[in-house]
Amino acid sequence: MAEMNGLMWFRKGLRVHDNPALSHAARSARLLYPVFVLDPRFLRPDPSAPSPGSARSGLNRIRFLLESLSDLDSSLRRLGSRLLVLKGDDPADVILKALKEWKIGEICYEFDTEPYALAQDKRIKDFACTSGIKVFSPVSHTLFDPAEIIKKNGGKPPLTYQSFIKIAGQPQPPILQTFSCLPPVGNAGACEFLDVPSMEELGYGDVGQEGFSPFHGGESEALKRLKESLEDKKWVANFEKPKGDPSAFLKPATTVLSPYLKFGCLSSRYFYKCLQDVYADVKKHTSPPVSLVGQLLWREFFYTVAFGTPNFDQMKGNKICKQIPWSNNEELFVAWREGQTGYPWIDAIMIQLKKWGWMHHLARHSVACFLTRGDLFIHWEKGRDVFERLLIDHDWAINNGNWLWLSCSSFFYQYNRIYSPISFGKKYDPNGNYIRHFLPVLKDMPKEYIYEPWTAPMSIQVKANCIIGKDYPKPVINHDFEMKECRRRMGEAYALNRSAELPSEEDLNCLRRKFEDEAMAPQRRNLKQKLLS
DNA sequence: TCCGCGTTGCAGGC
DNA sequence: GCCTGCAACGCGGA
Repeated sequence: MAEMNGLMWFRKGLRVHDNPALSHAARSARLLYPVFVLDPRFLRPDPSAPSPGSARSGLNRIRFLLESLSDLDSSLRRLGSRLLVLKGDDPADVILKALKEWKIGEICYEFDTEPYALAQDKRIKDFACTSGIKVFSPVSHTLFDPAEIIKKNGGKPPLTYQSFIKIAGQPQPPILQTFSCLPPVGNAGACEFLDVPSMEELGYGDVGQEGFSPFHGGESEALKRLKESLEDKKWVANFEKPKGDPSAFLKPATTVLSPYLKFGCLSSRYFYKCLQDVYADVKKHTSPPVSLVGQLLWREFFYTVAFGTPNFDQMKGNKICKQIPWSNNEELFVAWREGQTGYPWIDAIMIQLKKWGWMHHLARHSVACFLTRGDLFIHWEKGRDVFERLLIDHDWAINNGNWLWLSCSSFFYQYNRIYSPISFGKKYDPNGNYIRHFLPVLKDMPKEYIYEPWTAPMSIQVKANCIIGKDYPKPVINHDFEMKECRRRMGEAYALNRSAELPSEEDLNCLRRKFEDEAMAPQRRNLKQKLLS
């Protein structure tokens, strides 16, 4: 019999469908408190941040979260409950207080593999253990339990996609039953129940509508988007990720379900099941790694490796990460971050990131390669931070995994394969429509020059109302030159990683100084100068 | 220890 | 759209 009070703690998993923690809580609680805690770590406005938002999140993701919370609140209200928004300096402290105040007998929350959540959860579990409070914390954010996969693989996470697939097996099915009602909410006691705040209430009153993403949060929006994507069965069956067009922005080449998976507005298990249903209906379909199911499995792959690798989100102390003496160049880094490199393809992508909080996977590849091993030779952690803050679908495991991949620090090691900031985009969008949209300053540049506007004769620049060096920057580096430099440096860095178990800080600094000296050598400097003028 | 293989490079040829 | 040469990596399995 349901005799005790329950607390359903929402963190990710902002949904009612396929939510094992909520189902369990609904069954076992007399009074049920559905809680979300506003975390100042992610939400507090930071005026010193490079763009509006908090230190850790841009406005687009904050807004996406609020929309998701409002939608969840509406769904809970339809079931006779509501979302109780709480606030405090530290979410774990807030939950501990609520557990005591409301005499909670069982707390339910979706298991989260990220280090930040794990540290929080440990405090909750320790308290619950000593106070006789039951904890129900199922794995439901992912298709598989990362810990189980690691166990099956002999205690280590599989480091290739194929070896992951071999070991993974069949995922957990989603819960398909729906609720007719939820247990009633108890009294607040000494806690304060808040409504889902607006952007203004969070302190983002004067930011206007500038650059807001076309994608909106919430479970309803996620399920609508899923339905729309799945309606075109032929498209689902023939989906091949690498063939997608990164320059498509009016109708993106992918589902754009990633932000909904990130916040758990969409259950990956439900998505997987829906895809299987479509596959059952069509004669032929693509397969992992390129298929849509393959994309879900990439997510699982990165979650598993991230969970099983200490210091996954950094180079230092990360055993699967090549130790590479990346250079420090704040000026070039800021040019990349702000979309001011002078390479329109790169800059347009960075502006799309700022404005929309989303860009196509291959577009992310282009700019990540450019920042790290392809052109600027800047640390992947710097780029990771920018993506982490601005992407609406930012996911700790996937973002770090992809930066490790693109910088040839782990998973992928063919550092000769470098994306061209000129020809890669041109291949998909020869007219430069994508660039014209996100960099309107170049909208009248003839297509012959739009990917390399610095080569346009002055008469053309005048006619296009865009003088290079005045209205739009000159290229900050010469790609043909820097690409070769990067290849050579990567070769030397790899050699260092081969000869020692893990190169020491000293080895790395030594090689870094060598790269710096080479770059400063008069001959090279003159050549660079010549190439840029 | 060796070999096959790997979601997504580019330029050039056909 | 498909091939090759470019220069060449490490993981996983045998």
